Amino acid sequence: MPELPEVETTRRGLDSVITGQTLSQFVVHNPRMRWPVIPEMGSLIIGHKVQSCDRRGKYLLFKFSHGTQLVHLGMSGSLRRVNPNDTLLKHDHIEWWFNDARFVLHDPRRFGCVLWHPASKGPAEENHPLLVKLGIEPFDPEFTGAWLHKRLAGKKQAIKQALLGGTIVVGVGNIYASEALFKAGIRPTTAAGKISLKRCKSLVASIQQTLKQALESGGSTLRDYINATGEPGAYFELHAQVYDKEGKPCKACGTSIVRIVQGQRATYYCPSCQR
DNA sequence: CTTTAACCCTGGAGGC
DNA sequence: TGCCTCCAGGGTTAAA
Repeated sequence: MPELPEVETTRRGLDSVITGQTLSQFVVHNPRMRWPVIPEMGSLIIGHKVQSCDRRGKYLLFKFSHGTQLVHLGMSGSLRRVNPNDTLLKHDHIEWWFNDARFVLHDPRRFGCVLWHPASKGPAEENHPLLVKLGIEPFDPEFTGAWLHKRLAGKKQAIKQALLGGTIVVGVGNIYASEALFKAGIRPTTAAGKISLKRCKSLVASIQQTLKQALESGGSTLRDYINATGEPGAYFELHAQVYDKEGKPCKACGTSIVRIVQGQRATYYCPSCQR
């Protein structure tokens, strides 16, 4: 999947095309996602106008006057624009049709989801169970070193896992967690609560820089990502300093990059630069 | 409360 | 060629 830059790139592509447009068709080829796509999803939204395409964490939010459609791309999902007469590929599960635009959700592993949150239950961001526990947005002005330092106080969990958890800050996925910690010179195994205010400031800056850089290059791509206009994104791999670089020399000091496993996920770091 | 581990699913890569 | 194991960008859920 898509980490946050890919999701945001997708959101922008969609927002520019479908905001203000009325959905004409909604086709489900395979409802079996992380949670089943409800059979009445189409009748709920066909004929309704998209008011905006927003994002909360890695959830895309298609807002209608009477509710919000939540879309998550999981680990292998992409949402791309195709031509009306294009043939679908294997794993193209869901289609959104507008006047002159057609979008397809492609997700081989089906860890993604498409859910409905009625407006009667209040704003999805505040009231949907999957969104309420999410941490701060990484570009929220309130996300500062001091804020992070306070939130990490007393935590014994490794900083890498705290970042990945999504309840402190959202949008830092497995690749960017390793990259941001390298940039900040912090060892991924460090207990979160033991990181000084000064280093928290550095870490916030590193997270924002890492995400911004990826966003500017159109979202990173490893295997499955295609952005909303159908253009493949630039390869973040080319810019990665440590991710997937086990045994390769650190670009800063030449020491071999190390791979460890934390919470069943791979972490990469430079044992010399990150302490 | 915090933290860990299992699990959802397909497919690609590499060993034999 | 096949079969087997491991690995993958996420995140929810149950259990410790």
